[in-house]
Amino acid sequence: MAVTIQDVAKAASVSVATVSRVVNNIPLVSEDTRQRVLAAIEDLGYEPNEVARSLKVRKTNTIGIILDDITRPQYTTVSRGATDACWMYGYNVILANTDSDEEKEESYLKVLLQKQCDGILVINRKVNDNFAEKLALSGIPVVLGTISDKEKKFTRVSIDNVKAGYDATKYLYENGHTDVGYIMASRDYYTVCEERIIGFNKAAEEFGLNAKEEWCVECVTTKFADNDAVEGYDAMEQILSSKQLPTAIFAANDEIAIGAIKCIEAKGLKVPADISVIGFNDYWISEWFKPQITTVSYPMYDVGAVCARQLIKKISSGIKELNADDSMIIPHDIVIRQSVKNLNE
Amino acid sequence: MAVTIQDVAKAASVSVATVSRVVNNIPLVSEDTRQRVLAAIEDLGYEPNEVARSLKVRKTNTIGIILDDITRPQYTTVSRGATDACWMYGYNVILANTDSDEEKEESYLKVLLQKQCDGILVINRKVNDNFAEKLALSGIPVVLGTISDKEKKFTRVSIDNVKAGYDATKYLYENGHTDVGYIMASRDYYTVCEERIIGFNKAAEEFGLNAKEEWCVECVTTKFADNDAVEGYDAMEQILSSKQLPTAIFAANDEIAIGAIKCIEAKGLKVPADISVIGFNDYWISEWFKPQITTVSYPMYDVGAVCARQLIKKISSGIKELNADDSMIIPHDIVIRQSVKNLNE
DNA sequence: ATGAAAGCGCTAACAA
DNA sequence: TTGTTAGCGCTTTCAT
Repeated sequence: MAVTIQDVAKAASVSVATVSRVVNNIPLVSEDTRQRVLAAIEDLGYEPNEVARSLKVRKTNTIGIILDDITRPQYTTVSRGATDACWMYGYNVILANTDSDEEKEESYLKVLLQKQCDGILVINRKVNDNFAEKLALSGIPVVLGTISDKEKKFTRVSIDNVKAGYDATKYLYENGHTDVGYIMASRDYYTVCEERIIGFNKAAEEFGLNAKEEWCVECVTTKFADNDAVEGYDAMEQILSSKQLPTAIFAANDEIAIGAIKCIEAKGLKVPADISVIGFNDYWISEWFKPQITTVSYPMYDVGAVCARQLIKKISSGIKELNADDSMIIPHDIVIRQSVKNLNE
Repeated sequence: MAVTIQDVAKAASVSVATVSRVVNNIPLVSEDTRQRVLAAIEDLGYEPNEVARSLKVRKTNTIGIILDDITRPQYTTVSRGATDACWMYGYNVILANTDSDEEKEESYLKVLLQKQCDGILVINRKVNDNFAEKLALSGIPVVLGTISDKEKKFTRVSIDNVKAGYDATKYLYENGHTDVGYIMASRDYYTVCEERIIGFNKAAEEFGLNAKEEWCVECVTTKFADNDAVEGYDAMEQILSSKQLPTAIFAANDEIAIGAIKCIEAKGLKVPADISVIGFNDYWISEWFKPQITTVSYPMYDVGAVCARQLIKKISSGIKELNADDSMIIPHDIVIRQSVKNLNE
């Protein structure tokens, strides 16, 4: 049987109220009794029961993180940033992997709510209308990390994916590429990819790029694939089957880029000599891959940390209403490596 | 204000006990009242408060996972397996990243205990004596995933790292390699690497391999490195500076292998033509890397799932004593790809 | 400065 | 079959 506040009170010959006061550092205790209580605590090895405390104060200091799959490098780093920030502020995190399965999303959310989480962080690839409504109805603070909701109901922390897609494409243009295409993940699962392609299209139009329809392909995402490399490979194969070939491809993430590069090389072509590829996310392997992959990077760890901070801010301020005003954009960057050839030289 | 069991009782004109009975599916309720209660629950949108329940029944259905860094591919997959299994059995998981920092380990453990976790899963690279003692003292079930404790106090779920190291080395030998070396991560951080090298040494002795001291290097692990590739690179550089060169290197994990291969190529040598490299873990990129990396694989997801299952079994059986009898060994495998040359052909 | 006591929302004897 | 009630371990008013 664990030792309780009662035991400590008895041992120190004080009331439980006093013990509670010293445990919670409430000043109105004489130095004398404080020491006695501290001694008793030390003595008995007392540790406060957080669930009793939570019940009483109606606060658990726990937040739920709902995400697709912690195994994906993008999410794993964001989660790490979020978790670290949470612990820093005295919050624990309960992790829920949903694999974008609507049923899981709902049931996990329900459990998180029953556990009286103080707030919820969603790092899914997508939040559909149904889930968005459930989230809104939950009555606790919610922030979205890396994803967007079309109605801008929620606080969101992310990079500017449209601009990032635009920047990547612009970089291709600046390097002399005008025949360009893209490979994106299935828009059913990745809202952000969709945004990146909006940026691509914007740049294509602005710079008068020739982005033939057959060079622009959307992957058929296998829901539970470990990574997108296979899909990138297949998509590239499709692109390479067109009569005329683009000089550069914008891959919506680095795994897709890796698959695409493999495919290009399998057909006896070279990257970047024959076809250039630009990736997205700056996954660590991109630096070690051959060729080293030029990509768009952004501080995922920071995105996670900022998410958590915004969520905790909401929790402590006691504001329950949904509000997207405190959304934040985290800056991104192009990291130039070897997979894009400069056609101007 | 959230709706409570009281509200439901009132709405259905029954006692809270009856509501509790229908919520918990306790049969002794007439179909009639059950329906009335169910209707009231539906009506008010009642969700049971798990923290009140936990306080009463002294069980939280929550387990804590203590691990170094969820960001590491090995751990991330193990965690995923563990988390999935937990949810399947109705348990939530609180995640604690420690970066092998002893202070964090202790304070996170304390918090997990205060939160009244029903059990603890440790997937650290190492558990030192001090932490092991704290764990043992916690009084709740503990299982270790992928790591070993020398005194075999804890239940452990893992592959047989010694045998795996032996098998990898034997594979090198079978392919005609007798001049071999290894690169291992710092033994200060990775207990498993140490075990793998024990296997290497065993094989080296058994097959009479020539494993020169200067070909066997232990990385100087930078505590918070994203990955071990840099260390693998540096270690290989050191090996390549020896007068005579080995024909094959056993890398203690795939990231190290990637770094080593990069280094070999940077010196103008080829893998596997000049030097063979065998990795460990079968990280997905190994299949996409050039050359594709021959490696030792094991089902990390399953290790995690089995960990969780063993832990939950302990929890439900109510056995608090430490006991390593239910430890489990998960089989491993050599996956043959292109980074090891067959010298016999 | 300290203590008594009510009560957070729930479960589980025990009674009826 | 249903209700009453005593806690689970803690915080927090309100007295003293």
